[in-house]
Amino acid sequence: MQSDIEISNFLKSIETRCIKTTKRSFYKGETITTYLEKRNQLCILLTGEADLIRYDFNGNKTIIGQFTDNSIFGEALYPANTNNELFVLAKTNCDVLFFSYDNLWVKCRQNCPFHKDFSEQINKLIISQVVELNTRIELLTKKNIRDKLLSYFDIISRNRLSKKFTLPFTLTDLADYLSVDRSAMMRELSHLKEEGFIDKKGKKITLLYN
Amino acid sequence: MQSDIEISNFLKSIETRCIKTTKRSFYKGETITTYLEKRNQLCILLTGEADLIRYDFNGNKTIIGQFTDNSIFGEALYPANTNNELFVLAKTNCDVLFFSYDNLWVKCRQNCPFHKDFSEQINKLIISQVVELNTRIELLTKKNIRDKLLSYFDIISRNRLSKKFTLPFTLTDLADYLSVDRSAMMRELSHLKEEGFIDKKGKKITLLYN
DNA sequence: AAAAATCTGTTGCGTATGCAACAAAAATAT
DNA sequence: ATATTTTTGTTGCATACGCAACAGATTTTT
Repeated sequence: MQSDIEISNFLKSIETRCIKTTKRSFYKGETITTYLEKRNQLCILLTGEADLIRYDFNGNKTIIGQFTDNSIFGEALYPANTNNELFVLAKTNCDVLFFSYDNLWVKCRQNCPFHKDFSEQINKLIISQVVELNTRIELLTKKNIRDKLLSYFDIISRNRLSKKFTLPFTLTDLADYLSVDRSAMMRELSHLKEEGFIDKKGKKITLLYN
Repeated sequence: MQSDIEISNFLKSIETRCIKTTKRSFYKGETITTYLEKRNQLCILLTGEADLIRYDFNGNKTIIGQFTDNSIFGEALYPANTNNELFVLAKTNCDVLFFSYDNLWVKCRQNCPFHKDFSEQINKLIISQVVELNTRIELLTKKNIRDKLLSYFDIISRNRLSKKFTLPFTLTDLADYLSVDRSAMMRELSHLKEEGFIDKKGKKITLLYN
């Protein structure tokens, strides 16, 4: 958190020096990348929002990841050999930085400080991605929708230092993030409201317990 | 995969040079670490198996992570501010390497090559951890037990290059890994067998479809 | 070799949740 | 300003799944 701005500025200032990177802009709805035989590709979302979509063997569509500013993604961070189709879809207009995983380890000619900084910043990004993934796993391992919601609200509430907050994405997206049926989630939200645990107006939530 | 042995050898050869690390052995059943105000701690499991356990506010116990050789874990990779108690429990006798997150970024006196190697190896470990977490999220986001099982079997089968394999851990642990009720999972396994999708004798599974 | 602990396999029960479908509200595009 | 798309909110239905409980097999400890 403390270094978010630092990283953000660094990434935006990247020019192609010893490290070969590509910047590209995408319009809403475009496919940013597919996870298919680009085993070394890493991508950083500089601006915008994007979803990692899975179509499984039955043809079911699921959002398995949601990316925003400074999210790092790419096939290099995914298991090889799945029989799912995975691709990243721009949910809004996006700027994306592409580069190869190998850049992180290759030693450039004179051990230039830029290269070193680059690796360091990317590694910090990867670590914050690990934290993000662990957060989600914590939620996904809860056995019922109520616990998933309450745990999620707890996290938001602690981040914002307030019992009152607005959800950072739509309820539809929240259902995907928690991997539950949207209507079932809405029902559970109603119950939580009825039982006096929360107050809710659209995406504005207030926690009413201790 | 290709560098597993390389990393393993490197880790085992670590002595305290410019980087302050601690090695410690634990007996089965001992607590390796708690996730509580050790925000900079990173741990690597050199040998053995360990579980990351959560006791939530209701007192429910859940295994939210399972670690084996070369797994990296520690509070530094977890969100701060959860109201859960988290700790890592040795499931067998374990050897663990402890060090501080800061070591990865601090530049040592003369940019010694060892320090550089160390950071590089740890970063590779972290990336393989990301792959591992993404794998699990893929499974956890499946909507029903059947799909979770089939996807999991698919992964194992592809890794082993065979339709016939033995599960790498107990069925009890598998249920935890997939975050489903064990008896419900057993029931689903029976159905898969009845319906001719799989053959199963204890932990030996054979996939019977294409 | 005996005792203790853990794991496997099965079943009955109740309910939480996925699914389908629809109308109203809100947001976005034209 | 109007049309179109997306999101929100609700409901009925069927069933998949969590939970509890237990016996037998297997593994680990002593």
